[in-house]
Amino acid sequence: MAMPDPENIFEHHDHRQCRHEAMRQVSDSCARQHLRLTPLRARVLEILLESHRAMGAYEILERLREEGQAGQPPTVYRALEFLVTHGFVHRLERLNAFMACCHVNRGTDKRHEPLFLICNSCRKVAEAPLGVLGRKIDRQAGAMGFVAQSRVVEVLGLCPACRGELENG
Amino acid sequence: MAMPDPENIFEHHDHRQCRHEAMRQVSDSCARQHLRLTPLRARVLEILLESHRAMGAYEILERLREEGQAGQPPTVYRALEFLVTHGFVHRLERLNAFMACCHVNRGTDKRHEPLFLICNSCRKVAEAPLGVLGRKIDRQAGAMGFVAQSRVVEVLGLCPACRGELENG
DNA sequence: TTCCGTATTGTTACTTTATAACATTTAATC
DNA sequence: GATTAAATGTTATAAAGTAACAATACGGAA
Ligand SMILES: [Zn+2]
Ligand SMILES: [Zn+2]
Ligand SMILES: [Zn+2]
Ligand SMILES: [Zn+2]
Repeated sequence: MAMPDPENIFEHHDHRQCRHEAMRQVSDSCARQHLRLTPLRARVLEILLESHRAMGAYEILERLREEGQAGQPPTVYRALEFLVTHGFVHRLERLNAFMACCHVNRGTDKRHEPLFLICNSCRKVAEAPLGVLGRKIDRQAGAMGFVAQSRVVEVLGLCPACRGELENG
Repeated sequence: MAMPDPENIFEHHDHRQCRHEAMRQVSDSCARQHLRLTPLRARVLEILLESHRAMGAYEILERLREEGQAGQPPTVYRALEFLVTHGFVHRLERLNAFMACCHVNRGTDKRHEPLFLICNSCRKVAEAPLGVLGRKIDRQAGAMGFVAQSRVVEVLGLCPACRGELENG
C-alpha cells in the first residue's frame, strides 16, 4: 500500500483539512509578501476551494450573489486576476475556467506552471508538477529558435474513479 | 549551414509554395477519405493559410463578408468544426483562435496533437511535433491514475525574428 | 487625528466568442 | 425525378471578458 501522494487529489483525502490548509498557506503568503487578501478575494478563493473542480467566472459570480454580495462581472474578474497573478489560482485555458492551486508549496513558490489533468467525465481537475517536462518542452521550442516564456499543458481524460466506473459498468 | 526544416515556419521559406502544397494535400486527403471539401470550407482554409498566424473566427467571418460571401457566425464555426475535426486546422486554446495545420504529413496522418509555439510579439504560430513528449506527458498523468485522452501543449514566447529585434534594438 | 494619495470595489455599458434552433438549399443515392 | 441526408442560411441568444468612470476603503504622512 503506497503512501498517499499529498498532491494527488484523485486519492482519498480529508478535504476539509485540504481546504483549511490551503487558506492558511495563502493567507500566510499574502502576509509575507504584503499582499492584501481582502474579504472579496478570500471569498472567491474559498468558493474555488470547495471542490477540486474548475469554475467559470460567472459561476463564481452566481455564488457571490446568492450570498448577498454585490455582483457584477468585473468584481469577480478582478479578484481572479489578483489570485492568478500571485499563483493562488490557475486558469484552465481549455475550459475558460479557474481552479484553486493545489500545489503543496503554494505560497512559498513563485507562480508556477503545472500540468493539469482534467477529467472529461466528472470535471475534477488535478495539478501535477511539470518538473523536467517543462524544460524538455522549452528545449523542443529552442530547437526551432524560439524562446519560451510561458507554457500551457493540459491533459484531458479520465480520472481513476471515472475510469473505474466505466470498467465496472 | 543547416538544411531548412520543412516544418519550421520561422525559417525562410517559399510561402506561396507552402500554401499551395497544403491545399493540395488537404484536397487529396479529403478525396481519399470521401470528405467534402466544399467551396466554403476550402475558402476558410485558404484564408487561414495566407499567414502562419492564428485567426479568430470573427476575423475569418469578416474576410468572407468582404468577398461578398454570406456571413453569420455559425457559417464560419461549422466550417472550422469540419476542418478541426479532420485535423486540417488546429484550435489554439490560449488564443481562442485557429490556424491551418503545418504538419508535413497533414492529410495522411490522423488528427495529431502538436506542440504550438506562439510568438507574443508578432503572433506567428509554429507547430512542432509533440513526439516523445506526448508519451512522457501521458506517463506523468498515468502516475496519478489518470488516463490521458487528449493533450493541449502551447508555449508562448519569442520567435527568432522578434527575439533578434529585441537584442539588436 | 486629519488629510492625502492609492488601491480596491461598485456600476454601467459594451465587446468578443460561441451556440441553439429552425428554414432552406444542395448533393448523393436510388 | 423522387427521396434523403448533408451542408448552408438565418435569427436569436448564451457565455466569457473588458473599458471607463464613480465611490469607497485603506495606509501612511503631517
Ligand atoms: Zn482536497
Ligand atoms: Zn498550483
Ligand atoms: Zn509558409
Ligand atoms: Zn515573432
